[in-house]
Amino acid sequence: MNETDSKTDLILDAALPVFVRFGFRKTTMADIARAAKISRASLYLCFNSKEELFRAGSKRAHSRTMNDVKAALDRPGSIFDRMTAAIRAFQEGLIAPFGDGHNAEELFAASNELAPDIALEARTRLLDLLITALSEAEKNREIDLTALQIQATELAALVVAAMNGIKHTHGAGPELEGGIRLFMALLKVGTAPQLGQAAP
Amino acid sequence: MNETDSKTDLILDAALPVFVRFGFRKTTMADIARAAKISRASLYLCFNSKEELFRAGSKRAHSRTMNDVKAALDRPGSIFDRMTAAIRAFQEGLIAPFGDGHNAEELFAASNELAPDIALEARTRLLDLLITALSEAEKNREIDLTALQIQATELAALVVAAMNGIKHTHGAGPELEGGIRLFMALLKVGTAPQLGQAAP
DNA sequence: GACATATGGATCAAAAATGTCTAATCGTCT
DNA sequence: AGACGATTAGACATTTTTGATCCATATGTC
Repeated sequence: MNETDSKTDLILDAALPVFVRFGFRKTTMADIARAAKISRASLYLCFNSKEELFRAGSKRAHSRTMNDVKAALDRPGSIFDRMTAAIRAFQEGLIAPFGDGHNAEELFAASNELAPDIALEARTRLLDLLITALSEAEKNREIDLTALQIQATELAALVVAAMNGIKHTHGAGPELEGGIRLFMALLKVGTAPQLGQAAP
Repeated sequence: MNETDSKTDLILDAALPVFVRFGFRKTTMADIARAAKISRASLYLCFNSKEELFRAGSKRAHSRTMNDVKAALDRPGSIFDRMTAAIRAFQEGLIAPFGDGHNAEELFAASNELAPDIALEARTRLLDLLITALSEAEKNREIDLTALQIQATELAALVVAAMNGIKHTHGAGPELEGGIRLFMALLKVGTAPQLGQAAP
């Protein structure tokens, strides 16, 4: 797993900035080979097609990002701070690196078209991680969901949906950060444990 | 000349950032048409080919830059300050806008291949402007070339050559600025009028 | 309606990209 | 030196894209 992985990793490391700069369509295998400083023939020794190469790159980017997301949720801090950090990691890992916004659309479309399973699985994983985090926070009495009459699963789905909506309307930038912070503040108030309720 | 010019100008304005982003080769007429928000067919109503379009863009960029260069030399100030400003205008006008350095090479090569006359004429013009400025400075006794035993024409050629050399070795950036300033300081010392020599 | 201009789409040849293959080269090991 | 696997340059057929032209239609102006 060492040799082949390091080989493909080197290629993918070189390919990412090329895809970012030119987008999937305008990027040629010759471009990637040149960036990786190998021959075009060698490229096809590791990847059978441009699609496969892109899928591998997308998969690795998602994988790395989800590791960051999990790490953010595992760090100490309030549930809201951890969720904010996790969401930020998710956004920055899968969107911010994809450049100036020019090719971001095209790359995003390519990712959803050529590797829909990967993007989908990442969203599912994010949801699961949020559900776990929220459930534990509820168990620890850090938050109280009885007032909202919902469960951790539903709340996590709401968080993800809101995140997508905020991203879609505010775009990617400082406004997005503000939108998320506002939403988290709202959430904090809405899930605040009621004083003197359940102290056994 | 107003309608067609404004039309072609609009197209060239839209085309420039596309060329900058993707380089000449990767830029398609469809890209330019999309950026200019017109149809491909309309593009060919104004320009007979991609080359012709690029040539027109290059010509306009050079023209604008040379206007800036001349303005810099016509402003008040010492001959050294004015030459420094002129050279900076020349560099920034024809190189800096051409992006992150990735496509700069490719665009520069395309310019020299598809419109060598334009780039060449700009260099000739720059030389002429420098010769004129240096000649007048010599006439005004701001500089003295007798010590170096050269004429304004030769000195101007040296300045251009040095500028190219500095750019080539230092690259485009803050180092280039420093190189030019150092060279100018050297020039200032070398051409300083000798005290009490020629006061009629 | 007459007129000029812009557009989408069809079309064709030329250029480029993908993916495959082979012979040659390189580096390493014994 | 010779053997071996990995890497490469380059040729190749195939598919896709692009450049460029043409036309029939729309859009708006006089």
